[in-house]
Amino acid sequence: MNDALAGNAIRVERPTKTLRELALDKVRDAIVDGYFRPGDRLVERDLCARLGVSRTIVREVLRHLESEGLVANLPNKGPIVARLDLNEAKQIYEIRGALEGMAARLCAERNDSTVVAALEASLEGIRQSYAAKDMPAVLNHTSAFYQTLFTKVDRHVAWGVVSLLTVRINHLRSMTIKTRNRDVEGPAQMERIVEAIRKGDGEAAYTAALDHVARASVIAEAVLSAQQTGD
Amino acid sequence: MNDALAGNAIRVERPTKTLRELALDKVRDAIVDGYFRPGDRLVERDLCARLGVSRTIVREVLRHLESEGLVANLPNKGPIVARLDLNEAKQIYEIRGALEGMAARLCAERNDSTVVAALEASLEGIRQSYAAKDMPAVLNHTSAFYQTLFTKVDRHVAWGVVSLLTVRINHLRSMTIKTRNRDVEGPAQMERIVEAIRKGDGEAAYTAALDHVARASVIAEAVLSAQQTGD
DNA sequence: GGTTATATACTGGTACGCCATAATACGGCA
DNA sequence: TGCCGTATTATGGCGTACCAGTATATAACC
Repeated sequence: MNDALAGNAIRVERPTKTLRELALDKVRDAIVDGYFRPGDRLVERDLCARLGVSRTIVREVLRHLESEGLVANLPNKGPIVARLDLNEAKQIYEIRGALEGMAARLCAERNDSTVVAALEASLEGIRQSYAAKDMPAVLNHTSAFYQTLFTKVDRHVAWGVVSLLTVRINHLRSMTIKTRNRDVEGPAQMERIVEAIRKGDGEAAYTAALDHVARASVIAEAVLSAQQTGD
Repeated sequence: MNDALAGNAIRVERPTKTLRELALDKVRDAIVDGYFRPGDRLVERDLCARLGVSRTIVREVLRHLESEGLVANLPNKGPIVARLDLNEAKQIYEIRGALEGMAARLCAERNDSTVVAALEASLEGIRQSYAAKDMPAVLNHTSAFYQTLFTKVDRHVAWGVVSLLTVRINHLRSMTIKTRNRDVEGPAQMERIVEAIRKGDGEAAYTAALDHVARASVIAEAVLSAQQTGD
């Protein structure tokens, strides 16, 4: 979220991405996508070899991920992929509910037709992705939906918070959307949000957003406890 | 907050605190306490000398603070202390309102007398600190008040989010509490929160918490715009 | 005077080395 | 045989030196 400061004119396409940022994204994706499992040790020198960068970079990346909550540091042991416990996951869903509800209410009160259009577009993308069973695309469109909710009313900070928290429950998200009937239930709940925004009913939009997240939380809880008894 | 920057006498105890964590706290405090002003450049090798640590540590600390939002990185220029604009500050207050309102409601619904007792204790501390004109103590007790609100209902994640955001507006906080009549108004609003929690009235607690933050936001806005026209 | 060369200062990035600690393997001694 | 102290290894914590690229200030040159 630190782009959009460029202001460049005809500058040749030099990606100002530093090596560190590239490495950061790589490792984060590796964790989020499940390539590294929770509890896995992240050995510095090992990561250096795998990423092809120096230890300095790796250390900085690990520190960054640590402050994002994706990596935990055990004293005298070193960094591991953070474990997610049920309680923490529920808290994250709760916070998302509060913030997404807030954003939905603001959207409804703004009464801007482009908001509704953008949300509908994302929703349509979700439905199509469900139909095509393209689950990564479902997640992306869902994120886009919520991003619209926040950024259309200029709540970039809140969106940042939500994004930060969301990566920590990413693997839960990818499981909740696969549960039975979620392909119908999920979009229907989101449609309720859009409908309330279209009508300018802030309270209804708030409640609908809250409901949607609450439902996701319940599913996640079931998934997580099933997972824990499973292994 | 002890000795370290100039003195070397830390031989006896160092339980698990790494040098990096010490440096991190030092630099963060330096920013939060206004020793480094917004826009100040944070020259790596300069910080090395001041802190007495290597560039490795300084780089990791800067990266950490960057992800906390306290430090911004200009491409090819280097890190500076992040500037806080009015819009961002208002968003932070808004988020705090949503989360603190949520926590207050949960406290009210829990109906636990120890919560009320702890909140009253912090509130009394605030009043006494105001009477003694000890502004840092006011801030500390205020933080303790909110920490109680969150942790007594086991919302540690939300408290983490609020803490993270709060450091970014710390200098605003220290100015808002000094405004006229805030020594009476602030505690009175907080008392309303406590009162609602005591009665178990979740909705009232939510509203009271929201009002308190909203009022702080308005004051902060006035302070900030006055500051900007001032210089 | 204006343009250009140059010095300076800084970050981004890398390599390498040292030390401290924890775990593990090993070898000697009762 | 079994226990205990030590050597080894793995790894993180930390420091230093170095190179490259860039931006800014400064001096030199036409």
